[in-house]
Amino acid sequence: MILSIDFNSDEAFYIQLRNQIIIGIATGRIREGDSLPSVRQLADNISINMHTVNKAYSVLKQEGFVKLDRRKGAIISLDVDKQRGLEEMKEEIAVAMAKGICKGIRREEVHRLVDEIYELFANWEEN
Amino acid sequence: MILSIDFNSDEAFYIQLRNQIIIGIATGRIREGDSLPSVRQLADNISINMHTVNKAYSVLKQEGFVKLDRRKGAIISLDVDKQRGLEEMKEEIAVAMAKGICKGIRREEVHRLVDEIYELFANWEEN
Amino acid sequence: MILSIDFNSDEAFYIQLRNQIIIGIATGRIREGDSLPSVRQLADNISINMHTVNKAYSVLKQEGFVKLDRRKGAIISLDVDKQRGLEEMKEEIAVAMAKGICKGIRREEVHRLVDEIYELFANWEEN
Amino acid sequence: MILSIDFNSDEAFYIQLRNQIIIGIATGRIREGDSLPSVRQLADNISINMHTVNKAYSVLKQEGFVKLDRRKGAIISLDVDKQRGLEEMKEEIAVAMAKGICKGIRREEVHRLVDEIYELFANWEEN
DNA sequence: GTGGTCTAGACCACT
DNA sequence: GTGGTCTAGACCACA
Repeated sequence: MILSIDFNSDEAFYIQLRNQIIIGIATGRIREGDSLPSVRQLADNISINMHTVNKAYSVLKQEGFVKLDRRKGAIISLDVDKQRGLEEMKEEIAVAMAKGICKGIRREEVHRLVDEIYELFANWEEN
Repeated sequence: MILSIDFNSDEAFYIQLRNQIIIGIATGRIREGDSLPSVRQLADNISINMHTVNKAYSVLKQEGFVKLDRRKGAIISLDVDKQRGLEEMKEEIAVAMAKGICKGIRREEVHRLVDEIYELFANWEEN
Repeated sequence: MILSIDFNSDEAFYIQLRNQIIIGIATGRIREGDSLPSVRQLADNISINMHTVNKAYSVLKQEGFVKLDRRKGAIISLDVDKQRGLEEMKEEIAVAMAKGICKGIRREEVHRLVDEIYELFANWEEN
Repeated sequence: MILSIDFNSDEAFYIQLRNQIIIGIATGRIREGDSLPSVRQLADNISINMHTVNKAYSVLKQEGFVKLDRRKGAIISLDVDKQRGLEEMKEEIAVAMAKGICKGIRREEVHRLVDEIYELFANWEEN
């Protein structure tokens, strides 16, 4: 799986990494037990600072997606707390939906969008 | 409608304002043509700096939610570009959904959540 | 000829008025010797402040488009200084053209645009 | 390339900067991928406030001329939307042309002026 | 009284 | 060291 940085994005590099890894897990390209590249290796690969990669991994640990191991590096390990997940998701999509409502997007269209994203993740091809 | 700042949140003040106003529009508490308080007035009310309110208004203008009127301050005026709205929404909820999938949240649960938020907005009571 | 204000525009009201009157002259809807509405009348018509109309007229006088007469109000009277006109125009369109060049617009396209605007002015229909 | 402020001009400092940078791009003195000085550095150089430079850069970003890069500051990156560029240019030069018509400037003279500006940009020498 | 612009100085997150 | 955010206080153009 390819991780890469958009240096022009407004999003912090460590957030970009975090997001890509989460999407990698959601699309099945990375699985429980898989290990992420070492901090140093990944940093070199994508030409960013070691500390930035480190921060991305720390956030992923904090959010319950990986476990950090001194010898084996970062290992995907999902800490599933569905209830908390639902609450977080609610907060995260509420503003986006409010924006959508203002723009005239209707409920069915949001449902369609959700399905669309699900399909996208299910049939992910490296793009 | 009450606008307020959570001084402990890690979200920027101007983003908090922006979000509240967007939700205000989505829930029908603010309507097309209504005017927002003047930057100075609102700043005084919620005890933040004028320029911060100004930034919130500028962002809302930029995103097509208000127009700035020389006489009456900021006026709600929706620039509806549904197609663009859908694209933005897709980006904004994709990561949240990926997170959810990792946490074992299933498609129907997301749909349920969407409905829940819709109901929340539709039957909003000042809370 | 209809003068009107876009209250949402970023452009100052008096500039909007000035522009409309200049275009009115360029399109032949207002002619040398015609008189503009009285400050008070126009202000009432379009619901803006008298002082704002006054400012528009002053600018037009300053730029050599009207003469102000205490009894007859503002009379179109062109003070033609072609050389100065060319210099001003050069300054005014230089930045716009630089912008265009950055956006990949080519010389012939600018010429075409100039012709297009000329035709527009020549065959103006109240729109 | 030299950026400088005319402290006597009635144009806002940030607009002056914006214009100079756009002309810099149009004349080829700044190229895609080049980076602009950091906001602090430029502000010091030309003795204006950091925030004013920042505003200039934000406007340039908004208008699709630069991207802001966390590591290298502002990078020239042209977001070419020719159609939109043409529309904007039309608006921007229409009033200037109307003024010219009132002053007796004829179509061929405008064309000549356009060519003149093109030559000026093409053979730009620091002046 | 309104927003627009500019200055000054501060803290923080990210790199 | 970089931009992002916030505060504070000032002047001006516009309405």
